[in-house]
Amino acid sequence: MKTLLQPLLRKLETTFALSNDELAALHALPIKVGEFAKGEQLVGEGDRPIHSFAIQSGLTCMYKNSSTGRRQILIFHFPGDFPDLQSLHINVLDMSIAAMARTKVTFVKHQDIRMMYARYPRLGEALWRMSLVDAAILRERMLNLGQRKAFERISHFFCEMVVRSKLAELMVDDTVPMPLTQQEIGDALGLSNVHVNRITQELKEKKLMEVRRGRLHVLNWKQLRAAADFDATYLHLTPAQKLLLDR
Amino acid sequence: MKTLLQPLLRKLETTFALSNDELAALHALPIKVGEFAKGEQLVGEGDRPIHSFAIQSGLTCMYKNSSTGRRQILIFHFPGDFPDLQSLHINVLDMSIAAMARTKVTFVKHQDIRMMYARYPRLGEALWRMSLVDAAILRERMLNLGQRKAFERISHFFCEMVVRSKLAELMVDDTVPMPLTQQEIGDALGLSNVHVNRITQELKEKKLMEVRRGRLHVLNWKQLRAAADFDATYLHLTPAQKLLLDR
DNA sequence: CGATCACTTGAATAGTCTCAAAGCCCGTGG
DNA sequence: CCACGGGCTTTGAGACTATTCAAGTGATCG
Repeated sequence: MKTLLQPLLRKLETTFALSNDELAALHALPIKVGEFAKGEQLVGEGDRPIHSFAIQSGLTCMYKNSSTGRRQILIFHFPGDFPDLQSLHINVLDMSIAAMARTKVTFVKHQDIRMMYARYPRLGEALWRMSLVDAAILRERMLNLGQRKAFERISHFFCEMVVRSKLAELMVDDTVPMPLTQQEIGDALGLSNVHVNRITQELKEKKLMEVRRGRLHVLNWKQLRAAADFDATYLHLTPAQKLLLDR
Repeated sequence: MKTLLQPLLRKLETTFALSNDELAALHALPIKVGEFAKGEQLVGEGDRPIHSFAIQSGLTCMYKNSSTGRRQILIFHFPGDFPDLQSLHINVLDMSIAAMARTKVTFVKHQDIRMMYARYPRLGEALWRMSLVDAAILRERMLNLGQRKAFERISHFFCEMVVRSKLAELMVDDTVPMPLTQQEIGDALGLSNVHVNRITQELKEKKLMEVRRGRLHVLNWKQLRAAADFDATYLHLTPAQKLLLDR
């Protein structure tokens, strides 16, 4: 039971130390577990959810469709993230969330979250802060989308995936999980799958990184970052997390 | 004094009725007035502000620069908006905000905002909600940026400007203020000024809209919306506001 | 009235997309 | 263990969208 919110608790504790009471309140939250296969939708545009959910394992994406059937993936969420916080305060969803790999989540009723932070306001602020960091990620991705050429754009995307995977403790030997198809990466970057393919090959030729058997292998982190114009400020890491990254 | 927060109060009251106590708390906020000329920066990347500010009149933009000196405008803010709420909970700014026209703002110390919503939690939720709606706007703009061709992209942009201007009570006779240069519109849409120019002419030829003497004239709202694939859901309007739009 | 800034126009070029076909990988069932 | 099938990746060619550069026009302001 206790372990179900583990990734979320770890994430919360990186920004501030939780008191025993606050920890107890979090553990006391009634939760429900859900498991989703790759491609399954968790919530959709137009829904009025009464739950939010934290990711326990796996990967989800938030996306929107244009009326012409094109899909823009807005942001990915890792274990410890709380993708759908906005539905706490906005009734109708304007986007959808789907699993990009086998994913386990823990559902928490809005009502229970509200009661929790009415009692412990700092927890409310922590959640608010999480939603603000998500917005910061959206902003950086918007800069990426609007101003960078495909090569830097894709490099930047992979940099973000590497860093956020590392923060979620998913990095092993300079590799992180990469369950996405090139089509999906294209949907996230506003590029065609064909173009993603070509640039990805270029990254491999230049020995910056490569994708093999569902994992992204970082071959030259320094150069990859440089190629991407990647500066992690927008992720709003703690000093400890920043240190972790350089290793 | 009372009138300085007027546009903000009006906006807050559209989402829920404020009690007398809450209103009093808002009016009791110590504020400081600021005025900025077009082009002036209000806050910048790397700053650690101790204030946030509400817009009283004018127009601001939030933007980020890439290391190659290109600028992406992320979102514009109108009277009643609270552009820099994120600095309440995230110390270091990852973006900048500048005035896009002569703009008056009212500064409020973070400390005072925190004290206010500690006492009146609903006001905190209202602010939280405002930051979530901003995130929703970012998401729609991201769909625009990533998936739509220049023609729809620009149409969509103008639709958003028209609707949000109308909500801020700036619409007069099917026109809204348009202080932006084509270069600035390009920075917001990831397009060159030249291309913006060409498409804008096309919109004019097709009699959908035109820009004259600092104002955007809507010539055919229905067709403009259709061309833009514009659906205002993402703005999370109240029923009353939706009604307003159709007139 | 001159200077400045924004808008307009044209031509050449660069970047990315679409379409279509072929190759590869992996899981499945025989 | 092998053959098969489906989905993903790879490759090539041609078309299209948007960019850049550069020059010219128009409007506004002191």
